[in-house]
Amino acid sequence: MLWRMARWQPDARGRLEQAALTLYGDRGFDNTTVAEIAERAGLTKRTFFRYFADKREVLFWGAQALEELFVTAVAAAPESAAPLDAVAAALDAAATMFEERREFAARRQQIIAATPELQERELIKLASLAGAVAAALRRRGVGDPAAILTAEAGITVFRVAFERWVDRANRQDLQPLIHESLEELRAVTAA
Amino acid sequence: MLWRMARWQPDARGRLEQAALTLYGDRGFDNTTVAEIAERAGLTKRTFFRYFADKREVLFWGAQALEELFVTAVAAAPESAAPLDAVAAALDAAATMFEERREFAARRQQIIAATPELQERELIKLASLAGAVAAALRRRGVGDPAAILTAEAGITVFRVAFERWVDRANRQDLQPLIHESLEELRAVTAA
DNA sequence: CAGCTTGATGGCACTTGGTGTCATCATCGT
DNA sequence: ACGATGATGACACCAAGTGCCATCAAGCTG
Repeated sequence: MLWRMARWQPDARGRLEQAALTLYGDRGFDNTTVAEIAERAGLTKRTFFRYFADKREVLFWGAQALEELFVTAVAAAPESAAPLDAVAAALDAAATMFEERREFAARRQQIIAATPELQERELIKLASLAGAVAAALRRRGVGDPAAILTAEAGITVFRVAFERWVDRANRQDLQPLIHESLEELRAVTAA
Repeated sequence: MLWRMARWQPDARGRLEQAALTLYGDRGFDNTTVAEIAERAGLTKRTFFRYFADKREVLFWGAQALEELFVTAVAAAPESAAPLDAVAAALDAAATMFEERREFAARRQQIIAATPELQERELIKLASLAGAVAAALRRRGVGDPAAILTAEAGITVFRVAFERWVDRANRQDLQPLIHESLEELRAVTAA
């Protein structure tokens, strides 16, 4: 029941995430131990590893939601849309989502940028995302390797735009950056 | 002197690499300890870590040579060549290099494909490669983000072709696969 | 030749990430 | 009232990776 004192503080996962974000940001990923994160969250190391597969995953467990967002958007694109346009629609959807979380996204990205280990994890999440998008394209009747190439190109466009969005002094919106990046890609690959 | 008994067996690095490749292949990356690799090479764990930064790096220390190959080829492309064509020339050079090491490349790739940890390392090496290619393009006067997008697209084309080359029952040459993949990308991004 | 320096290696202790296993104990359903 | 459930703690343990010093043959120097 809600009115009753819970045996444990609620939202252990969220507390661990917050603690990790703070400590990684303040003292760096390498100079933070899992035991410290857990202690700050009022829990133990063992419990940390029940919520997150490893020390890095605490920054990436939201990736699955992003994947679903992409896949849904690709599937929802009008049947007449070309593969790359379906992906572009997904990028727009993601842009909206990130605009709402700019502060968090920037903090997180700064931590990742400072740590090769975290970059590795980021890259494999992006690869997984590209794979999911490619699968969504195949469900639209796109063949291989077009599906893979389109998905990869789309993710690259997103990554390039995202980087500029995060570490840009002049606050520019993500969506126009994505469109710019996409047009650049089209220009570059024009035979 | 060459005729004199060396104090230590020569080519410690090569022995470690061989031992690692065998053990990773036979029992899997996760079921192999660094101590076992070192023992098989007639060395100790401590020495392994003097040659390789970590347990994964033993499979990737050749990446720097590949990077140099790419950069050299991009720089050597005729001045008149479009950015994507300069990258395509580099892909051809790499194709030749891999054709000569098909056996090794396939073995190595199979190990990587079986282990997420190794895939992460592979991805960051490819990202580094893309970064180096982008820098080489900038030296040719290509601006950003065109340089980045072209480089990333080129690496993606290579990756797609490479995957097909490795796990393909019918032995197909790498170079034509790359050309196919490149044309697919062009088709997909055609506005 | 004697002694000094160099460089690859071994040995060892130590920290930390990550896991297996069992104990604890409030809550919930029967 | 009682047993099942589920989140957590406690503890031992393994393996990755590092810092530090010891060793000892090869080569250099006087």
